[in-house]
Amino acid sequence: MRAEVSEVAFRLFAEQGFDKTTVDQIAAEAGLSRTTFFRYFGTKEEVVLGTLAEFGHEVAAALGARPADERPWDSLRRAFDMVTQVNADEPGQSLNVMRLLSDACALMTRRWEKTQGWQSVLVPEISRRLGGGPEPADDPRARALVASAIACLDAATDAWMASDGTTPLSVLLDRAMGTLSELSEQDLPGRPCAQADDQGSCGGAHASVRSSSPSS
Amino acid sequence: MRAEVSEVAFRLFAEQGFDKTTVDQIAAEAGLSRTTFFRYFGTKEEVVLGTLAEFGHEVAAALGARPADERPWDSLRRAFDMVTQVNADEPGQSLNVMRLLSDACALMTRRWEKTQGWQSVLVPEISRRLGGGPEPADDPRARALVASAIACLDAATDAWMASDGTTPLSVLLDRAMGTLSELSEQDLPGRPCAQADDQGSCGGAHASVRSSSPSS
DNA sequence: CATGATATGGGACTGAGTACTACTTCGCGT
DNA sequence: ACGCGAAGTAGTACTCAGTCCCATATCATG
Repeated sequence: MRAEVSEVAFRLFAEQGFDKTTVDQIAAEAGLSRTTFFRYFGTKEEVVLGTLAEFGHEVAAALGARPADERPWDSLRRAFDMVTQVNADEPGQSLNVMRLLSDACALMTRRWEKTQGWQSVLVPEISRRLGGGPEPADDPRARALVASAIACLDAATDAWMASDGTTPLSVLLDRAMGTLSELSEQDLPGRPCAQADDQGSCGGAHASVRSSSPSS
Repeated sequence: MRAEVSEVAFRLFAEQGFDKTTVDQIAAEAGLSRTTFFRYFGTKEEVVLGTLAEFGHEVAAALGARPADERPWDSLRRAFDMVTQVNADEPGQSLNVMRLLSDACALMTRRWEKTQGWQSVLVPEISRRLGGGPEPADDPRARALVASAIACLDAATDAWMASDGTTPLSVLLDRAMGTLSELSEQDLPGRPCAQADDQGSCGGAHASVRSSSPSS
């Protein structure tokens, strides 16, 4: 049922873009009312991200199944195998979802919300492995570890998309997470510093002041 | 001018919460029209996050000023000194903004958008230091590094807020980023694995299906 | 067949954000 | 001083997401 609606929605999103597609349109095409649509999907974004949500629990389960004496970072990497597996199995579909994600700003932020959900599920386990009790709340270590791992996953995913899925996600993820685990050994080719240039990301879409500078 | 409106808005947010405060209300109290409000602030969230935006460039500048032979991770840490400094200088105000941020889900996602902006500004510099040209696009290393550093900053910030600002942010940030740079040395007290428990985060607010399971 | 629970639809409402159209005010050149 | 254009501002109407409430249909059980 949800699947049916999703299918219709994805088609429409692909045809006209996420923002240009209204909920009414989806509901009409899928043969249900606006109201009913919102009973199934809390938000429009949920249609796209619905599947990603439960994934967090699967990753958490995979993490919990890792040997207790493994380094947390490695455990996280292995828990992510679940994700790389899916990408490897269905590259086409994954790529479509990814492209859709980068299309609409709103989707990106929702994606972030999902990963926040992942965090809250993974942090307790890492915190436990890291030593003490569940979590001292003012100890940022577990969160730092988990959030960084997810950040690596995101970076790898984006690179994967940028390469049109040619390089396996698992390889890119190894490279991303490996960079972090080699921090202390790292020594690099010296280079002069230079200016950083700006490129307005999704978040910069809204200019603070439209025309010119307002007088006080 | 923007400052005046911000002041009014912050007061209202503090009194009634972010979501319960409408733009009309802010505009009315600040003595300007809805239209004009949106000329100054593209969105309601912008009122809160306006200052955070430019911060990215300052951090990027600080990063660019670091010696070229410094390890990227350390450079990032030092670039963040700018942030910890502000928190140390005006703990009260920072704490207020933080609390506001965690109040409203919408604000959290916008905050994320801002950090996305930071990324796009910091990545080129790190990519440059990491070796080759500006960025090969399918190389996730620079992004992984920057995103992880920001993730550490976020983790530290949350811990700082959780501790009511008692522990200096710089200390927490050292702890967070230090955890990552000691990954390869890390060895931990063995412990049995256990079940991970779920706690619905902000993103989980929208249930996919309200009542029970719909029949197909 | 009656009854109650659940799924659905309709319609009204709020609130953010956009677009367009006036009105004002200020500065400038003649 | 007068007209004139530019810029800031307000008013208004609109779209769309999301919520709420109520009416109706469907289906199971007694």
